[in-house]
Amino acid sequence: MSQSLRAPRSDNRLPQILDEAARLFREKGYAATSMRDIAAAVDMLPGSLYYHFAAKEDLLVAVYEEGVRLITEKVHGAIARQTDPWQRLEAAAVAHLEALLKTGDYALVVIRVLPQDVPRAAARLVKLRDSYDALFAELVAALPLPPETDRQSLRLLLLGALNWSQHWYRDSGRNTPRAIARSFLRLLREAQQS
Amino acid sequence: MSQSLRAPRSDNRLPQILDEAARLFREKGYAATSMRDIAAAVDMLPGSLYYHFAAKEDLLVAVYEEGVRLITEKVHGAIARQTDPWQRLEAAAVAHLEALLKTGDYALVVIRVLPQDVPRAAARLVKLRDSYDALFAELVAALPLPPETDRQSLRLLLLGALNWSQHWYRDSGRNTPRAIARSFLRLLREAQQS
DNA sequence: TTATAAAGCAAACAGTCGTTTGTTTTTATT
DNA sequence: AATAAAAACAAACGACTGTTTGCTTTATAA
Repeated sequence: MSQSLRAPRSDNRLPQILDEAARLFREKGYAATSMRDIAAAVDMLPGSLYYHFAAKEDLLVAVYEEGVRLITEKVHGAIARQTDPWQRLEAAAVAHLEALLKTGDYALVVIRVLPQDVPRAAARLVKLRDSYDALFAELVAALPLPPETDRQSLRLLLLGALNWSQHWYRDSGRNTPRAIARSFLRLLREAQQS
Repeated sequence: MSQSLRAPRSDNRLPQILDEAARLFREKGYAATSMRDIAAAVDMLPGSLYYHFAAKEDLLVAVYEEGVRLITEKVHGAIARQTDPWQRLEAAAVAHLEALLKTGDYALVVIRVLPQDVPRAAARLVKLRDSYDALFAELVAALPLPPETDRQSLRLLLLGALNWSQHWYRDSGRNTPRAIARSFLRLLREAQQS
C-alpha cells in the first residue's frame, strides 16, 4: 500500500496546533474561534494550518477524538482497580470529573462543542460520544439495585450533573473534582442500598 | 421624565424578531447566528434590526431576559401550590424541565448560550442566572435532611442533571419532562428521608 | 553532499460579518 | 387632510471569514 516514504520531522508542530486549538475551542467555542486565532497562537500563518488539516472541521474532529480518548483511558484505568460495583462507578465518576476539570482542554471540548455546531462532522462526533456513554451504562447495569429502580435515570442523573459542573466549578483548593464526584455518589448511593 | 410621545405601532414586529432570534440562537448558538439570518427569518433587511437593537449583543440579552423571566414565572407558579418541602422541590424541578423542553427556545437559550460567549454582556447574563439559582437554593434549604447531608451538592446534582437533559432529550410521547424530573427526584429523595 | 519530501511562507480569493448612513414608507394622532 | 413619529428600505463601510495557490525553506535519508 502507498504510505509516506519518510517519517515526520522531529520538530513536528502538530501536537502544538492541537493543544492551542483545544484551548481556544473550549474557551471561545467552535464558531467564535477562527483559523487565524489558532495560527496566531502557534505563531504560524493561517494558510499553513492547511498542510496539517484539510478544513477547520477536521481540526475539531481531531481534538474531539483526542478528548474522548483521554477520558476513556482515564476512566478505564480507574475502574480496573476496583471490583465492587459501587466502587467502580465512583472511581469512574471521579476519573470522569478529573479528566474534565483537571486534564483540561481536550476533554472539555467534547462536553462544550455540540455536534450540531458542526453539521458536516456531526455524525462522527455523536459516534464518539456514544461509544463513551456505553461505558457508564455498563457500570450502572452492574449495580445491585432494587428491581424498581430506574437505571437509565440514574445514569443520566449522575452523568448530567458531572458534565454540567464545568459551568459552576472554580478551582479553589478545597472542593476538588474528586470530592465533588464522591459527594454526588454519596447522595445517590445511600438512597439505593439502605 | 422623557418618554416616547407616541405609542408603538399595532403591527409591532419586535416580538417576532425576538422569537426568531431565540430560535436561531438556540439552534445554532450565538456566534454562528448572523444578524442576516435573523433578518431573513423575519423577512426584513439586516440594517432594519438596528432600529430595535443597538447591537447583536443587546438582542441576545433581550432574549436571555425573557428566558429567565419565563422559567422563573413557571417555577414560582408551580411551587406556590405546594406546602411540603419535597413536594415544592419536585414541583420546581418539573416546572423547570417543562420550561426547558416544552416552552422551547427562550428558556433553552439561557442554558445553551454561555456568558463567556458574549464578553461585553457577560456580567448581565451571569446576574440573570444567579437570580434564578437562588430560588432553588431556598427550596433545598427548606428540606428536612439529616445534618450531615451536603445541601449544596444536592442542589448542583439536581439542577445540573436537569439542565443537561437538553443534550439527550427527545420528544417521544412517553418519557415526558414531567416524568424525567420526577424520576430524578425519586432517586434523590429515597436516599435522604428513609 | 545531494535529492527529496515535509513544513511553512506570502499573498490573495470570494464571501460573510456587524454595523452605519441617508432616505423612504407607513401608521397614529391632531 | 396635515403632521410627526415609528419603522423599514437601500446601499454600502471596513474588517474578518475559511481556504487556495505557487513558491521557499528546512530537515532527513541516501
